[in-house]
Amino acid sequence: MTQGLDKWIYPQEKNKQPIIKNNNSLKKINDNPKLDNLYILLSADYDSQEQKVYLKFYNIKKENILIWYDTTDHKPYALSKLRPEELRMHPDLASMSDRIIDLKEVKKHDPITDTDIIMTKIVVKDPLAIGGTRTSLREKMRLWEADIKYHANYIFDLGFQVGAYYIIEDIKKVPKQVELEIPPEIMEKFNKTKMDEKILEWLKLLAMEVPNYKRVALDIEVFNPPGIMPRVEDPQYPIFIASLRGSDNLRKILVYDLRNEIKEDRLKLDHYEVEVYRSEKELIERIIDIIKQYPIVITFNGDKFDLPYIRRRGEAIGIPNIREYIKLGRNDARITWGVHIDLYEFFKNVSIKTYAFSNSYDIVSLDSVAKALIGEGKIEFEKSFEEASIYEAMDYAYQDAEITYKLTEFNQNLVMNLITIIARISNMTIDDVCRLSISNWIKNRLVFEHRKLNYLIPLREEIEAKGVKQHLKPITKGKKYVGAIVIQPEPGIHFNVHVVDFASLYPSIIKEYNISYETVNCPHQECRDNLVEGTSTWICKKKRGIISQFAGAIRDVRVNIFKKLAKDRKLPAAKRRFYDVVQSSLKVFINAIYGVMGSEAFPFYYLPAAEATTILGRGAIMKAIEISREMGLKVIYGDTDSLFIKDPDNETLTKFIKRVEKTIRLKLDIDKIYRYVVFSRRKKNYFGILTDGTVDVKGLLGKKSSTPPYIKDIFYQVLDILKNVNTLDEFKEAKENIKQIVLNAEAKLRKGEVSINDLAISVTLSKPLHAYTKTTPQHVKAARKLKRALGIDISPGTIIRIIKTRDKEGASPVELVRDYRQVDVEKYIELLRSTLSQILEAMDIDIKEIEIKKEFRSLDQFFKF
DNA sequence: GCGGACTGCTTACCT
DNA sequence: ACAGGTAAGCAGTCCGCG
Repeated sequence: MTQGLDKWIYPQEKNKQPIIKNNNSLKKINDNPKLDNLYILLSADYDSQEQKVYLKFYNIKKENILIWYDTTDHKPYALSKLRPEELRMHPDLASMSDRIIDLKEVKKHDPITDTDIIMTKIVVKDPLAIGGTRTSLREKMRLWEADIKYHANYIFDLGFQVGAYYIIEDIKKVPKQVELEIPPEIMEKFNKTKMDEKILEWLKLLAMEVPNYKRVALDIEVFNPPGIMPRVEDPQYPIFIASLRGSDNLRKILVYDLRNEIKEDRLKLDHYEVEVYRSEKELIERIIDIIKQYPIVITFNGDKFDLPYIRRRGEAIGIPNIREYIKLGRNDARITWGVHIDLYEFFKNVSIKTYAFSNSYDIVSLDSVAKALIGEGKIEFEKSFEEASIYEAMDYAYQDAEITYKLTEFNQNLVMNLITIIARISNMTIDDVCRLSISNWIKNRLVFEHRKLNYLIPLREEIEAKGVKQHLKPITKGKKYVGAIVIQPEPGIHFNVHVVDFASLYPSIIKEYNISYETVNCPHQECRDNLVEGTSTWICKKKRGIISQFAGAIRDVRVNIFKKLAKDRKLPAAKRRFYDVVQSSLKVFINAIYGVMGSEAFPFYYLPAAEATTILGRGAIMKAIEISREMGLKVIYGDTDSLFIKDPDNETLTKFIKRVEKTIRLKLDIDKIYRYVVFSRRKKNYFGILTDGTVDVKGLLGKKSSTPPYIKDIFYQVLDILKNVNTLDEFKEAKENIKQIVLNAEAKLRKGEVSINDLAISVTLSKPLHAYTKTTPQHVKAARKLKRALGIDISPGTIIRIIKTRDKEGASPVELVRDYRQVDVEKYIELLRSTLSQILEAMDIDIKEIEIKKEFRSLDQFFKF
């Protein structure tokens, strides 16, 4: 019944004896003189000239990349359900017969029907025969597995593992993965769990140290006239500065001194060395010369700007061999001798931004990311390069390379570790990890899992053909299926509130209830009675679902091993920090698995599977509420996976948690305890003071990024007063104080004693300006005005700052408001009041209630006598 | 021609 | 280019108003 269970982690063919004994420290490995041939697999690509895949291995000792070309004569292929003889007669195949190498029958397991089937493998000379051009086979006929990139396919078929260590002694042989021994602390934690032995292989891989990669950060400056941005499509201005910062302490500026300001050929300035060149050609040649000493090149926006610009300029001024170093894709730029990491692409990734860095930077610019993560931003450069001296320009340029490098170095190379660990989890190349999003990472891993089980990867339409009945109407218009439940909060102040929540609810459901595209509405008659309550959806009892396995393994490994080790005081701090990176990487995956399953863009999307997950989630929280009521606990709010319980008896609460865990197979934790929490009638909208005194604000207007700084400031002043309040008398006093603050603030607004900047409402422009066709929101109007006034392009993602004005439009970009008399003061007073009312309303209700209760009490007493 | 009731669009948040 | 649920503010529309 458990065929395939937990098989998603398999060791590859390996030597029986471990090469490296009892450690996971690179230092020890490095000290071993025999291990000059130790490499870590980082990347792969296809060479269309050689018609072969090559892998990029980073040598630990020599700190360079070895490019290993396939020696197994592996060829691109796709699968067809037609017989070889049928295919031979097929006109579309006949027309490219010279590119077809072989048609052979292979056995595959079809997960949708749960049967073994015979398919024909169409083996071809080059990947373009399968897909990628208008005339490729996949455009003409129904093919399976025809849209997996060939280099990925190669990695899966040969069982390579990105981020693993290999020994290469003979380049003509297939590299062998190094067998590592498991670190004792991992073994100790593993023994306390019931996880399958096979997971150990994967634990070793994840726990293995990541090298401190030799790398260089690169940034270029172009001598463009003021107000004109250099463009890659039309690179008419010369590159005149390149700044470089290497992990080997290289701190260098290369400058093309186009105005002859520097007399020397070399200079040593405070923070960096300068090499001076008399032509752009020499400069570009020198850039390549230096960066090719480094296996990894780091940029910020190098995909779209620095590298393509270097290449285009290089071609234009006669460095023809520049093409051998920089390869341009449609949206990326790669370096042939190593790996190019564009940090802009990496930090832009929503999962990285939200889960790995908890939204600490709000916009993806070098300045904003650096300020948030390493506490230093860029120093503004007000002048144009024409106005500035070459020395000023160099100083400015150098900080970019320096900051870019530091972003890879802070917290013990956190970012490099993160990238490597994500590559290990997804088994995707470093290049792809940095450029693709979470759904691609998960897809890649799942394709790998299919390949290992010899499962056929189904077509979208085959999954859809199983049936896509929606059982519950979504609450929100335009959504595909129903989501979570939010409990109506009880307005007022509540003291001693304990919040319990289901530990990663959706992933746990996916794991525990065997949810996957093939197990939900599976083909077996005998599973049809295993219904999801309240629906006609059934779940397989016979086989473990492939997505369920993946979610389960990630969750178990994170919770049982790496989360615990990250907090284990017995371990050295450096190790703890590394394990913390591992657990955060796993978190990125675990948080997204449910989401991608419900996304049409995901190749394994299946609506009933996503719907079953949320319906089971609704069932879990409703059941928990029912049990809490039976046990006399008072639930005052809840959202998706959490319950807020007012002033519970500790013993009852513990019993409650145990009973829930017994009744439904999901774990409940105490998440946090509020000294008091304040609700209004609004859902997802409250604040509370935690036991350690910190203020926890959720959803309130004052927290929103769009709220003007002036109003935000007052909002937090009010919260600060409330933080120290405990009794009714204190509340009354606080209320007086708050009233004063509000009156003061309003007076200031009326008298014009507030800076216009502090009144700006910041709104993100999320689409191109021309895409707003249905309505024209104020920030769009403002952006269009700005575009006209300044003649600049405003791209999606730009934050528009508007001021509410008295004129007909009602709002204007802050840049165009010169006089306070334009400001619509009444609007701001309204905004201030609505922001504060979210706090005060709820408190007011409660204060009144408390007063009434008091009267009752005295009346009661009155009647007694 | 104007304002209130209503719906829809857009953004930012929560889980 | 991971999901749905919720709140807020405004744009746009309809309707009544002698």
